[in-house]
Amino acid sequence: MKLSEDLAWRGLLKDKTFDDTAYLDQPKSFYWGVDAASADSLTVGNLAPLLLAQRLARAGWKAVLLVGGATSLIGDPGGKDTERPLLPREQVAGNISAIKGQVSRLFGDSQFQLVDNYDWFSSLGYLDFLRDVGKHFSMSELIQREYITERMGESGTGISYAEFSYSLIQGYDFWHLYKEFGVNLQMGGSDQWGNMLSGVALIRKKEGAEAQALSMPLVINKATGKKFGKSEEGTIWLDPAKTSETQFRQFWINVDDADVGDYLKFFTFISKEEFGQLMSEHNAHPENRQAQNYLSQKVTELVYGTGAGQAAEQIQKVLTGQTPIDSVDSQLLSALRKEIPVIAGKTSVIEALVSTGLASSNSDARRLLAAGAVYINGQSTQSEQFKPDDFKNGRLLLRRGKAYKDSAVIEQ
RNA sequence: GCUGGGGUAGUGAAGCGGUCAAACACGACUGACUGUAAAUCAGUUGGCAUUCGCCUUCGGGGGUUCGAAUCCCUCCCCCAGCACCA
Repeated sequence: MKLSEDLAWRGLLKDKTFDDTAYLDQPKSFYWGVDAASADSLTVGNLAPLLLAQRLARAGWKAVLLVGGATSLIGDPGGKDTERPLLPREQVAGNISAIKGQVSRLFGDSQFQLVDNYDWFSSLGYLDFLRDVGKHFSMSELIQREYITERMGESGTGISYAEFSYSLIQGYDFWHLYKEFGVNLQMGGSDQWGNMLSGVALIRKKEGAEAQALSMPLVINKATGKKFGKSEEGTIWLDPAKTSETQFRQFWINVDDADVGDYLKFFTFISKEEFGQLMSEHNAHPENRQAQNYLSQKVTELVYGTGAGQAAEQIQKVLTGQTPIDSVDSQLLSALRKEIPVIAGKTSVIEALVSTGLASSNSDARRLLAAGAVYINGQSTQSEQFKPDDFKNGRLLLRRGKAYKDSAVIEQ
């Protein structure tokens, strides 16, 4: 299947500056950029564009991956409804180096060139920038952009000149990479569309040449209408230290039926044929969650490496009660320790709930207890004290609610 | 800098001297129903105690008052308009 057909089938083509998608079938050079303005790790939200970049690379495109050391110092206003606080420079630098490592690792065996826009911005003077770049942008055009108008006006929350200028910086990046590496396509999420066009326009004006831009749709949770990867259980990071393998895997297993098809297309390299077969099995017996299992296995392996997910599966068995807590060996227990709190010496259920973080306060713990939301070894309890025979082999499994991740091990 | 409007719990948004721990909506949490899904229904949603109750909150600080989210002063931040005549 041609790249253009594959991307169209997956629903990855939203906006593009070229008319004929056959443009994509002659490999050239493209770039995709990511910032690190707020954290030292990418999230699942970055995964879809990253994979799109990889799809291009696999089809023979030369990949330039940009990690925004300069742009992260400013903050992209696109997709944000409030001005962001600036992080200290050292912290941004730390985030950047962490994300560089992550991008390199996640891009797998495909070839790529990693660049950092700080390398060319740090020495660029403000006056030069205004003359070379700023002069080519029309103010009335810029202030009509949606992310600007949303922030200004009566209902707006305001926008600083710094964030307002972001688009020009990104435009400059594209121009720079065009000159330096012959990059003639920029791709990204649709929230980047305006920024990408800035680059296309700049290259046209400075070089008299046509560069192209391609955006993929933002991944939306169809059930909630929310942007993907946010809020549900907090952010899902692509860093084992921030989101454990088990949590990560569980996130994908919990995907709604309505979304699982789209996610398979976005987040895996499944072929059209295999997809059709898997989905027809899934639709016949949705309760088996075959599609979700496939998805979680593939994505977990992608992010955590081949063979990942097996430890997670063992832990899952303990949490769901398939493996009794007393038969857990020391090796599994130490793996478990990374996933859930393990504390000792509590006799009060309420104290245990609070100190493991399963309840936010004593009142909260009491509420949960009264609601029958507290489980000891899988059995709902209303007792405020642990009983001696709750402990099996010196430990018990305490859980809040039916979500298995909200568990803790209590040792005697 | 001037004039006007505004800053209320995770978000939006009421309240404008006591009956305000603060309506309502969304979100979040829990339960029922389920397929580790969605939808639906029910409960909870500052803290402590859980029996009356007590304590800390309404941008920051300081006042007035028996009593303030509500009035006054001041500072910070946001929005709009104005900034030669004005």
